[in-house]
Amino acid sequence: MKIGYPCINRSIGCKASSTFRLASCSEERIKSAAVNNLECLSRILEFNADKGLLFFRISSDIVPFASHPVCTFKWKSYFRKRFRQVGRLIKGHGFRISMHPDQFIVLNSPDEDVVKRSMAELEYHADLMELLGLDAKAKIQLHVGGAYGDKESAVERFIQNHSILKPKVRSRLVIENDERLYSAKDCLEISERAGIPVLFDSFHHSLLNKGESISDALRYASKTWRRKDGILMVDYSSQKKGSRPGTHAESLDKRDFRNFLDSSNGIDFDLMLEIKDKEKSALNALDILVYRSMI
DNA sequence: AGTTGTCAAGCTAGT
DNA sequence: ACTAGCTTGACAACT
Repeated sequence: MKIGYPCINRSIGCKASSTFRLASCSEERIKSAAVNNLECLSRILEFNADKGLLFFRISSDIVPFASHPVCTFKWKSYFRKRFRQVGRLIKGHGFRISMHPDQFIVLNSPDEDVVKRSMAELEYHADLMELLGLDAKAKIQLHVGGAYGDKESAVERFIQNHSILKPKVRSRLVIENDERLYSAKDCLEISERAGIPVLFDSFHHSLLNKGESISDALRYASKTWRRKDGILMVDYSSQKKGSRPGTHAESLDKRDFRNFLDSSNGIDFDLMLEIKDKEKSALNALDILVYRSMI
C-alpha cells in the first residue's frame, strides 16, 4: 500500500497550482506559471519520496487554461523536456499518480457543450500524464455527474459518452462514488457494463450507501481494476466535527483511521488521504500503518 | 500598503 | 428564482 495526499504541500513553501485570471492570460503567463508549477511539483515529489509518501495527486492547474480556447500556445512541445524530467523523478521513486478534474467536468451533462469542454479537459489530463511518460496505472478520477431528474438516462448518457472518449483518456479514466447521487453500488453497476475501474471513496460511502460494509465495497471495487490498471485506489477522509455532513476533517482522526484499516484487512490498495492538513496527516497515517506492519 | 470582491467552467439542495 | 457549497486561494481592482 502506498499512502499520499492531494495536490498541495503545506510545509515546503511553494505551490504546484499557481494560476491567474483568464482576462490576463497570455503565452508568457502560461509559460511562467507552468514552469513554476513543474518546478514546485518536483520539489513536492522529492519531499514525499524522502518521507515515504509514494502516492500523489497532481493538480489540474499545472498548465493553466490548457484546454481553453484562449490557449493556442503549443504547451506540449514547449514543455516536453521538463515533463520528461519530472516523469523520470516519478518513475525513479516508484510513485503512483492520480489526477482529479474538478466539478465542471461532467461527462453525462445533457448540454453538449458542457460534454465537449469536459472531453477537452480530460484530454489535457491524459496528455499531461502521457508527457510524464506514465503508464495506464496513473489514473484520472471522475464522478459520474448529475442526475437531471432522470438518473437512468443520466447513466446511459455517461456510458455512451464514455464509449466515444479517445483511447488515451478511456485507458486512464476511473469513476469515484460521490456522497449525494452515485453510490459505490451505482458505480459498480456502471463498471460492470462499461468496464470502468471504480475508485472507492470511503468517506462518500459513509454518507451514501445501500448498506454494504466497507470491506465488501472495497472487495467489489478492487475486482474492477485489471492488471494494466494497477491496484485499487481509495480516497479516505473523515467528518469534520461540528460542520455539516460531508466536510473533510482538518486533521487525521486516528481512531476512525484505525477502524478503517481494520475493515480493509487483507485488501491491497493505494490510499489518498483527503484531509485538510495534507502531508501532516499523511505522515501520521503512514506511521500508524508502519507500526501495524511490525506487529 | 492593505482591503475586498472576484475568478472559465456545473450541479444539487435548500431557501 | 436565487444562492451556498463543493474547496480555496490568490489575483486584481479598489481604497
